[in-house]
Amino acid sequence: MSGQGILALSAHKEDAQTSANAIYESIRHDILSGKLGANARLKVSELARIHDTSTNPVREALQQLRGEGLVLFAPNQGARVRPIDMEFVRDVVEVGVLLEPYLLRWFVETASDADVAKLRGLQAEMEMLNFQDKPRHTVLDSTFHETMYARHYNRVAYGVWKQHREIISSISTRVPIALGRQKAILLEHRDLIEAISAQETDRAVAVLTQHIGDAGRHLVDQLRIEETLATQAVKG
Amino acid sequence: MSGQGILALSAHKEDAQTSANAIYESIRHDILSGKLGANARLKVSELARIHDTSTNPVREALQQLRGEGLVLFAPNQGARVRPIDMEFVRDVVEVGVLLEPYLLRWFVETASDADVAKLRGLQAEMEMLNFQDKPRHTVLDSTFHETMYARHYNRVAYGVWKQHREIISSISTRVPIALGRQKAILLEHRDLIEAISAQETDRAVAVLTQHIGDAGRHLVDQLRIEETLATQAVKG
DNA sequence: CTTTCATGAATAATGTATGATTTTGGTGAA
DNA sequence: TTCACCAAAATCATACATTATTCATGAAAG
Repeated sequence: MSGQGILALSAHKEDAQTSANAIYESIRHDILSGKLGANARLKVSELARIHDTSTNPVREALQQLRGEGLVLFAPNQGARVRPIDMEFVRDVVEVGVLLEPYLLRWFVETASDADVAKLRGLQAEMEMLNFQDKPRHTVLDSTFHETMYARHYNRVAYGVWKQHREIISSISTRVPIALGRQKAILLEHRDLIEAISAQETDRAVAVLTQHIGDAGRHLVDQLRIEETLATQAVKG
Repeated sequence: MSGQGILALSAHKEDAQTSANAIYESIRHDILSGKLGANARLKVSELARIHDTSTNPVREALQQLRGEGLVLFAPNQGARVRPIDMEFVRDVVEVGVLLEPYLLRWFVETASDADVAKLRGLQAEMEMLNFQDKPRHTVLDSTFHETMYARHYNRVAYGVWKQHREIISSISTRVPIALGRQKAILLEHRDLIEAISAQETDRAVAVLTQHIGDAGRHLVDQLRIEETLATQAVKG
């Protein structure tokens, strides 16, 4: 899936066809996975060497990422990885709190049995895993939400959400989930499925709002802890 | 101000410094102003000739616009202008309905006398103009909203709104405003300023929600009329 | 002695120019 | 209509010029 910025999400046929696209995907992955840390400098010549291409496709890939907001440019200084810090995550989460209930309403009113069954399946696997495999859990969790939103008529809203979700996911996989939160996640998902299944839109929205709000706050808290530890490590 | 996609809005020091940036601004403007119509093909060599540069900066500008979602790429077919049609505007408007109340709340709670005075000034000029100068009105209207949101702590939300607003503005300047809507706009703005001034957050939010919902629907209706006329012109 | 500051070479960004390769899209013949 | 062919254009590689930044070095100041 090639992210295309908030407005796009249309042309699906251009995945890694071109060299620039492959580089784009690669750099994007490295940023989201944390391999390229905050403010890491993205030297064109170096990236070209790594990907065994000329500098041209690299520069284009970086410009695309710039349009997407994942890298920042300073004149004559080239590109750097946009720092994904606490404030940033908080902001993304708060936008999600606005978007997801909106996206969910459409789903509740248009969901098929198969859709609900799919949610139950994902939920079952999450319960099975019980957070033993965090990356897998994160994928399942994202798929859970994606299942609900992917067919929404508002492609712009879906695009914004999707782009944000990929950032959130990338962070989720590398921070721990508190025990209390683990129980809550499974509970909230169960409630959500029930509400959807019963076609109780308002209740579903209420549950979801609670769910993503809590999840977001938990994520920010974990980042705060991470940051505190890092600061202490420097001082100590 | 150089738009940077949803997540950006950070580095402000890079306006048209580089050649690629100037081209980016230029193409972006031509798309938003309608000079480059829906699906218009963006040939690299042609754009390079027009801007009197090599093809390299052009390609980079296009990639940036791609990341922003304003142009679409098909492999080996180059770039085209993303069509800004009725559905798209509807989607953007609906996201605005979610974001603006959120952004407004912060403003109401942090606005200074100077802020309110500025709003009154903009409103006064709009009343004076009385829609005689549409481009000017659109600028004032955008500035009105921008004044309320620009300092919001959530840069992501502000960035999304801002990017969307530029699209909405570009369309607003070229469609007529119905007489009834003209009266309503001024009235709603007055109500909004009053509510803000009185620190009545919920009322302000209610007025704003009504305002942008109506404005959005009006815009979509105008586009529908435009489209209908275009279809009839073809048939007739 | 440490910090600050100037300096110049190495590094890198940006842009130009050109050509190779491949794909696309149209044109005319079978 | 189908298919071979060709011009146009996209994509990429390569090489190079220019400009700006970075960074290590060393001098000067505190």
